[in-house]
Amino acid sequence: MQEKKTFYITTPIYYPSDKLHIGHSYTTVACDALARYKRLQGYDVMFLTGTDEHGQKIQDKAADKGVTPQQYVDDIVAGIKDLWKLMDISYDRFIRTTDDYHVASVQKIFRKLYDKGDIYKGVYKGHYCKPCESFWTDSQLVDGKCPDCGREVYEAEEEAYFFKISKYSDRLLQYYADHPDFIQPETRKNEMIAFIGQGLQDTCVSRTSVKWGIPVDFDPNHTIYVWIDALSNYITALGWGNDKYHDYDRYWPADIHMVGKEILRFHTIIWPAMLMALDLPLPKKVFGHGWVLIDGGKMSKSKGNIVDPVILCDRYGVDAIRYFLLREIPFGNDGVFTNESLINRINTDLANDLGNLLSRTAAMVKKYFGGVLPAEREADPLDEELRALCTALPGRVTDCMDKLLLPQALMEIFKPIQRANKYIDETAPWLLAKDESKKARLAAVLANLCEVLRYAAVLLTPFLPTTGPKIADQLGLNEAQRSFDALAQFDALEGGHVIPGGDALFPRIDVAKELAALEAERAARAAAAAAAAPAPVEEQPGEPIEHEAEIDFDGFCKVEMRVAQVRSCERMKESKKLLRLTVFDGERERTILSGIAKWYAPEDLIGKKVGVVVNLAARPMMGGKYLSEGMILAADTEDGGASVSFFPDSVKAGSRIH
RNA sequence: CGCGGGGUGGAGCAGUCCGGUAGCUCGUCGGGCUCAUAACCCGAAGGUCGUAGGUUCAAAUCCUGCCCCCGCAACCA
Repeated sequence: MQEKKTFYITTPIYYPSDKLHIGHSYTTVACDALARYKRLQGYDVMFLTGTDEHGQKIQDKAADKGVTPQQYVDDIVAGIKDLWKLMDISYDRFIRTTDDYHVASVQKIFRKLYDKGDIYKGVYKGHYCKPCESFWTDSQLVDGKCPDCGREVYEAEEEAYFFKISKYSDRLLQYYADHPDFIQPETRKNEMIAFIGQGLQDTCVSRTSVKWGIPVDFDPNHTIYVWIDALSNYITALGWGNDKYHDYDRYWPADIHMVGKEILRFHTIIWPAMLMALDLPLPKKVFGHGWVLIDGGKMSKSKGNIVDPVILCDRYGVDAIRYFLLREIPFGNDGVFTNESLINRINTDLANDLGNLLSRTAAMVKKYFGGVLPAEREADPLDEELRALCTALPGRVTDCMDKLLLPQALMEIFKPIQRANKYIDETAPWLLAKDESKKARLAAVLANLCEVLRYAAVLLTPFLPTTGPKIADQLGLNEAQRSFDALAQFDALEGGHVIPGGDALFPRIDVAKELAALEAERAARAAAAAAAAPAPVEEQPGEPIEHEAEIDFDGFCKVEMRVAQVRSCERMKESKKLLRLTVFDGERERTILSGIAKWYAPEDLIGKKVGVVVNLAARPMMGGKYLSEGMILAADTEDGGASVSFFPDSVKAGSRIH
């Protein structure tokens, strides 16, 4: 027997610092559909996903929660696995970068690159901010100070290992030229070429400041920085450099690395360079897909517009969500999610076209033939178009899938469904049923409709793993009739075949009612969250706080803080982050630019009393275009945002704050 | 002139490389049908293709200027 052809597809490994959102679901569902489709075609598929668990951020989050980093990620990873289970993700393997075998393999890779001379020990020069434990380059500094906390930085050197990526520039460009399909979509390739053209800097691949990471085994002060740790997962998960698995020879090189456009650079430059350095073959294709946008913008916690896939699946069913993501978002571009577009998609395609076709077909077979397809059938030229559409379908869908045109693949599958609805109108089975002499014709019409649905059932299964089999069940298909190969034959359902029928696949949703219900639920959740708050938790000491040098009272008095009223406030077209405020300080109006636009709308501030440092030297901003005359008092929040201090309206503008 | 993407009937998009009837989905309106989940089928209305010029027999498509939107970068005193 011939060896089955293999297909290796990967998702990025996700960073478990928070719950995953709909964007992560999108990537993973797309890979799942591709993996399932290849399996349906008989490929030997390896579908890999996992989590990237090291790094400073995880370390910090764990410390905040008072647990070890390992406990912290274990918890989140369990949630991620639950999500993939809920969403019917058929991954074959799940890698965690904290898995022993991965750790050992990464150390091996690091050493190998070091021995080869592609990793060398150097010095990372920069400006160091002690409280932030961060290095900054010249261009990152703000006014010579730490861009994060504004404190003094000092020249420092950190010993670090570097990867000689610059050495591979030409080979990378050559590879792109020799493999035009390597980077997809096309437009992104040009960006990558342009990026390399600017000159690649050797990448820092170790840290001494981050503890939560894989140690360099021959120099344990260092931990291996994210790139080598995370990117290697694609081969360590196959057993490269370890004895846990033994599929490297079978599956590598990967057929597709599916990634979001924001990490395409790492997968098309650093990763291939690493593989070149290791003398390993490169992946065949890296696809950078777009983002799921909400209300035209990116999802973000601070905006509070994170879309939780669990809530959506509970409400509409997993398949509806999968369908929406794969159908509505142009693969490779950004797409917009709204509740309304989701509901419309479900209603139009799934309920009206597909579900209703099955429902009316099964009803007619039952009504006219007692649920059994008769053997005696009379063909008609009218059938040909439908038949042709179906027999050509597997080829067309395969074509789309190979080109990663997922929405188009779904559109192709729906073409015969739409045509079948029209076919019912053209053949008017209810009229045929009234004429005893046309029984055979009626039987043919209904059998043809069942055939269309059989094609839909089989080909939709990779996209809708619950619905596909449901349709097949309602059609009474046996195992053989559900196979991809059985699609070669249009007339698969013989006389005597029983069509059991069943419940509606997708109940129609009343858009207006549903949107109102969603809004009510959102409001209820917000209210519940507010109500859940009252019992104040006594906060415990967390991370040690780095203090400023002590100052005397006079020193403190030098900082003149006063209450000011916000007279006007507007967003700036030049900046997403800044708000331009005009405040009245009891004496005059002053303009202040404040980096709080992400967290406050102008109407949140206008008329309010805020604290302002008034004797701070005015600072020209945006190339001198604006002058900011003071600083609004605001606290840093945990999520990186800001919380402005407000004073009661009764406090007069100009009041001194001590 | 920091880099890039984009402006096409009410909404969302295709068409732009290789000039020549402006197409699709949803929505709206009218009609048909009754097997079906008020679903299905047919038809219609609706666009000076961001703007101002230019090239051409002919421009959404090629050239030039300008305006606007969105990412990245910068800016968070």
